[in-house]
Amino acid sequence: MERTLILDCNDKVGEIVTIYGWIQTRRDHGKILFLDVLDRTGLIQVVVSQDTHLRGVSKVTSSAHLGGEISPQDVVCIIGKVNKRPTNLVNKNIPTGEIEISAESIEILSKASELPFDMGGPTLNLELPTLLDWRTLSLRHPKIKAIFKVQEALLSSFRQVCQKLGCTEVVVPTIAASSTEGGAEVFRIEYFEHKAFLTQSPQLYKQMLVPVFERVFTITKAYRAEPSVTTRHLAEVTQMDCEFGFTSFDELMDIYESIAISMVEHVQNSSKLYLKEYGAEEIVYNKIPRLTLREAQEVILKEYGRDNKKEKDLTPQDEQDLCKWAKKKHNSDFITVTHFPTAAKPFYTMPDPKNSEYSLSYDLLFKGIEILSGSQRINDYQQLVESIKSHGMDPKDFEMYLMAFKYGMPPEGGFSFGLERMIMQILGLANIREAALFPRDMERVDIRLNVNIKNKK
RNA sequence: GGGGCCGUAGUGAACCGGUCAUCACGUCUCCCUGUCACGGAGAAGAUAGCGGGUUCGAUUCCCGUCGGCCCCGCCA
Repeated sequence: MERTLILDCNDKVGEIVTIYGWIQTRRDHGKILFLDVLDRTGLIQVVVSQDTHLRGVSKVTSSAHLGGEISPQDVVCIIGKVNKRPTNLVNKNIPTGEIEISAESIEILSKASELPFDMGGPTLNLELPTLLDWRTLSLRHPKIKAIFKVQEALLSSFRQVCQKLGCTEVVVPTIAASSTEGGAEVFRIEYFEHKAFLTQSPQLYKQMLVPVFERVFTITKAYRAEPSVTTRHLAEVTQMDCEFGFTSFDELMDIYESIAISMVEHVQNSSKLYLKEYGAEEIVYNKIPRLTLREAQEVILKEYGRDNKKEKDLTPQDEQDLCKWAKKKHNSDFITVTHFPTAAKPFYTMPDPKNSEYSLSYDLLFKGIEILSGSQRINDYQQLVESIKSHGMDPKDFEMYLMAFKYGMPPEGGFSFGLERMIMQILGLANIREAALFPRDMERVDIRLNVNIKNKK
């Protein structure tokens, strides 16, 4: 018989259906047994009675009456009749709460071993290392899975908005011949007989593609070998990058602010249930305030009493306080900070023509941390060569990159959203590692690097 | 790199200078036809991360070590 998806059972009352999925929980009442069965569309209650046939069950223990062999995470095929529940037994908390399946037969297609922790509850109450040590299992939990449904919503809305803006989606290399951009530490890799590097961002490639497509976007991995052990840093991050030709500094800010708002809007509309599971507050986004770094630091001094006016960047505490201030004063969960010191920015950042000490750069802060950064770029070939030199690098290492500028590069700029950080902030996750399916950090590449956990059960 | 905190059954937690090391979930056995994180009765499961010290006595206090979490720094 054809498979019926669990959520579709709502339209099949009175019919015999075949569902496939995983056992989430079992509630045994002796002569009646309830199973919660989960597939990709949702959860449904299956009622097992004495008339239910069990197939693929190796033994029936004396004690085990109904479905004694069935345990959490078993993969099952269940044939049964969809019944409307009596009104007093309706469960309003689930989308299939008005129906249930009366099982005629249950077949175990794949038996699950005993679980290392209880997965039946509404939340997985695990320490982060345990959560990650058992990643393929913990990801199955509906609440954990929800994180990545939100991720999917963000990715697809980003893609959609960029397409509307006339951007061409591109895929760029993550292996580069030189550690070009300076700044962050890079991963060196063996490349045949040579040394190569994992890219810290798609930056240079997306710029090279501006004279080709004018507007491009890419969703890609970026690698940072910073020895940063914090709740908001990963060694491998997912970036959502855009680069636009024929734009101005102000226009760029208009664009990314509108993209950010579209993404948030989309997530709030499409992922209501997931957001609710996390108790995520509604995101507010009126007109997003824009401050220069120095203005922002002025706010920090006035409102929070910390004098960081000589710093080249905001501190993590500054970012948090500034966001609080933006919410209070401007009713916005976003705030843009502009004009970071030119000296603190990469070589391709355009200095402000009015005061070259500061640059035409911007960061977008969201609920306490930076989720985007970018700038107007230097598009003049000579100026770019000079900038590379003044950053202590050799233009020869940028031959292909510079070629793009030598032969006609329009005024251009771009920005990059950090996917994991956005997810973390939207859902209020405590640690960015929760926002990555398989997070890489200094101490972990799937398994912990320092420890032999093979002996684990 | 600097600082703070933590390490107790499979999981999550509690307690304590002398106990039989406690509880919840999970597991196992039994009871239960309406639960939905079902309920009830019982059982198994921990040489308290490891090493050393203090003490009559250490899981508890101290030191080291390994591991973890958090903050700062670093960080497009």
